[in-house]
This record gives sequence, C-alpha cells and structure tokens, in this order.
Amino acid sequence: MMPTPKPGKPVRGSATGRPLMSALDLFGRRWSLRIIWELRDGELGFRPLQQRCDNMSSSVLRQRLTELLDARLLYQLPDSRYALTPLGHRAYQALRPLTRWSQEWSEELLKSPAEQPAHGDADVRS
Amino acid sequence: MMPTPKPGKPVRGSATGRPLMSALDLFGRRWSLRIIWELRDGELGFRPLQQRCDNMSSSVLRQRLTELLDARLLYQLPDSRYALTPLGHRAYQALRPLTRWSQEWSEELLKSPAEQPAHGDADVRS
DNA sequence: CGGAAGCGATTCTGAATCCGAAGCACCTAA
DNA sequence: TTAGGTGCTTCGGATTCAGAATCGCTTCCG
Repeated sequence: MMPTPKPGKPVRGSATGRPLMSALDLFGRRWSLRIIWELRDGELGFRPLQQRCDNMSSSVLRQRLTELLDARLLYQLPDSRYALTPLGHRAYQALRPLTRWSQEWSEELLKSPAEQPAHGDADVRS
Repeated sequence: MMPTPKPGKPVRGSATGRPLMSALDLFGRRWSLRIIWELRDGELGFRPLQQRCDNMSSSVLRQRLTELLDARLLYQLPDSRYALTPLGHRAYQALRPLTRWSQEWSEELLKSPAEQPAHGDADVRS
C-alpha cells in the first residue's frame, strides 16, 4: 500500500517533504476530505461512517482510515469507533472556509451557467 | 472522461449535488489542490506549470486543467497561459489555513514520532 | 438454545484513474 | 537549417478504486 504521506518525508509528487506538500497529497486522495468532514461532530463506527460517505467502498474506507490514523488525524475509541484527534479537529477547522467558498461557487455558476458548454455535459439540471 | 463536478449536479459519491460535496469531489482529485496552489501568485503556461508540480504527467495535467477551466476556477490568457479567476483566487484563500495546519501537523509528528508503530512503516527517519 | 442482524475488517476481480514516454505542430532564435 | 521551447495528444502499463462476498464476533430476541 502507498505509504501515508507525512511531513518531513518525501511523498508522491514531491521529494522535499514540505509539510504542505504532504498535506496536499494526503487530502488529495479520494474520500480523505469527506471522512474528516463526516467525523466533524461525533465519533462513528466503521459501517455508519461508510453509510455517511454515500456507501463508499469498504476496502478504500479501510485504507483511508489506516492512513488517517497513521497521520494522527484520527484515533480509535475502545469500542472501535473513529474520532478526530485535536489535530484532526484543527484540520477540519482549516477546511471550513471551503464550505463558504463552495456556496459562493454554486451561486457563481448559477449566474452564468454555461457560456462555453464543454463536451458532453450541458444539461442544466432537472 | 469523468465529468467536472459542479454544485447542483450529482457527483461521484453524492447524489445530492450539495455544493460542498461537489467541491470535495473536485478537490479530491489528484493534483487539483496543487495546481491551484502553484497558480496562487502568477499565470503559468502548461509546461512551466507542469514543472512546478514536480513534473506531474502531462495527460493528467491537461485533464485537471480542463476540469478547473470548466468549473471556472481558471481561465486562459490570450497567450494560452493559465490563471486563477477571482473565484479561483478565493478558493486558494479558502485553502490557506491548510498551510498553517500542515506546519502544526509537522510539529506534532516530530514531538511524538511513533507511539503505536502501525504496520509496515516504523522507520524513525533517516 | 437457535437464529437473525449488526458490527469491523479482509479478500478478490474488474473498472476507473494515473503515469510517463513518445510524438506532433507550432514558434523563435541561432 | 538546426536546436530548443511551447501547448497538447496518444497509448501501454502501473496503480488505485469500486463493490460484492465473506469471515469472526457480538447483541438481541424468541
């Protein structure tokens, strides 16, 4: 398995080990952001968490959880539920501005929906 | 090609079209965050951008650029260089707290490098 | 006791994605 | 003419993801 990116070590696409590059690698993996998001207010067990993540595949969920545990963003309770560590919680907070931005993004795209309709994807929504 | 995630439309792993879920899909694709990051202060052409992104593969770069153009985070100058739109710039700003966080993350991992050494990744650093 | 259901977790196969070298057409400078 | 840089595409192979099946365990209920 691809090792968990950590600051101080070279990662995928960056030999420097700069913390930010490690973070971009970690968060650039599918479902990583989502998992942190879904754990924002409350611990969740494996299957409940999977359900909240639109039934993402269990194999990938396990993989992401291992990485996030390894990176110390998560820890596991005695009853084996997953929860954000203080560090993980601060990561969530660092991601919060994204919520407001996505709202703005949504509004922006509604104002001018499709000036140059790209390839095969021009339906406007039902 | 996988369509560009946009708020208001169902995306990979979320049928709701909630803006945030679309954003998490968009940014959860490899190199998306990095590209925005590298364009933060200044336009860049294709190949220079590729070099800044640790020589990421050109095919994937093209794919990401298409998506980001489509999502209106980028636009292309007459000389074909790429630049952040105002929306893209605000996305970058929304991501900035991540820089501080990654610093904190780095320090945290240095303080306690490996209490429960996971599976196959226990080397302490060279 | 005997299910039935939920849980965390693993394994496996096929699909989606990514990588990276090679190449094309174009432009500019020497 | 040659050499180099550009934006961009193609294609075969490697990696990652998806999703169903399955295991062992626990809890609940008749």
